[in-house]
Amino acid sequence: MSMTIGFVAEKTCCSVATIRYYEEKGLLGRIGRAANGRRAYGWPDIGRLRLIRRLRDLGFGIDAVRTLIEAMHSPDSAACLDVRDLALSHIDVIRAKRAELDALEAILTDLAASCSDACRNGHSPDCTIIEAIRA
Amino acid sequence: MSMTIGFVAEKTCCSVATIRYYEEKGLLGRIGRAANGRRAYGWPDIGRLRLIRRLRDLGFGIDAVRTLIEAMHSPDSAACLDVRDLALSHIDVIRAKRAELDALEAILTDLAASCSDACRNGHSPDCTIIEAIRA
DNA sequence: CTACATCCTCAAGCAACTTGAGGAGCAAGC
DNA sequence: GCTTGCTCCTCAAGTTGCTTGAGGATGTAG
Repeated sequence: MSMTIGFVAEKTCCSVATIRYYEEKGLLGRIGRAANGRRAYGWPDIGRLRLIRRLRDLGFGIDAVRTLIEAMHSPDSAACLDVRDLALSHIDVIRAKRAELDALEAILTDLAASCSDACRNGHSPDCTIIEAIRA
Repeated sequence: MSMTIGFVAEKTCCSVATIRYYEEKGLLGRIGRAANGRRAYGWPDIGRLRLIRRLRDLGFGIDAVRTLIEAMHSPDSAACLDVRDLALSHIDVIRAKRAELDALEAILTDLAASCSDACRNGHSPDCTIIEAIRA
């Protein structure tokens, strides 16, 4: 009936060590043990791990994941809105990061291009890219 | 003539601790000491720190920054092209990250919207966002 | 019965810093 | 001259989200 950590790792695309880590961090609740002392998982644990993995991939931190899971299990109807708010504020974070990346890409593209021009004919070591960055 | 670490921190937008950290990591070369044992910086150090900060902001890791700075000081004309290549490959990293963020934003936006709809009228705790993520 | 895989726990390592403890120096106000 | 308070010093540990390794027990297959 119960599954080993290795099997669960395979099913959830989490490493064995990561699963133990999540347990230690309190994201999994209590995990039962078989008679031989090994962790024994059930299907709900796999679902929960997949959810955790999904949330992590979406960029939520461990604490945020815990909050979300707790809200999910809360009978409180306000919890759902808390979840939405967390998601919304997370979108802001993502947008800010993306804006940064856009700017960085533009800068690097320019720099690489001008560097390429300047360096082709042996100009060095006052590489344009360094000069431009230095400014 | 020489400047204190606090002054340099102010001029470079690096924290005092970060400047000491960069020194420890070998990004700054040898920093002189005043008679009282305190670090003594000159203007070239400030320029170098600004360059380091710029490169870090662009997403280069400490090791990459060291490589770039070394290439910059190298009399070798090939070094400039190495710098360009480092920049170019870094652009790829940035593009990949941005693509991820685009996808994440789209997902989260959808989720938050549908969650908002479902939760407005007290539906809970099977919040749509959770259900959608779980899938 | 002997490998070999898997599991266990604890501990340390990674990036790139930040934070804190504990102590000394220096400049200014009284 | 003395106290207050800021800056500086070093060394050590904490942060996040894991991964990697040591050292040892157990399970499975040939």
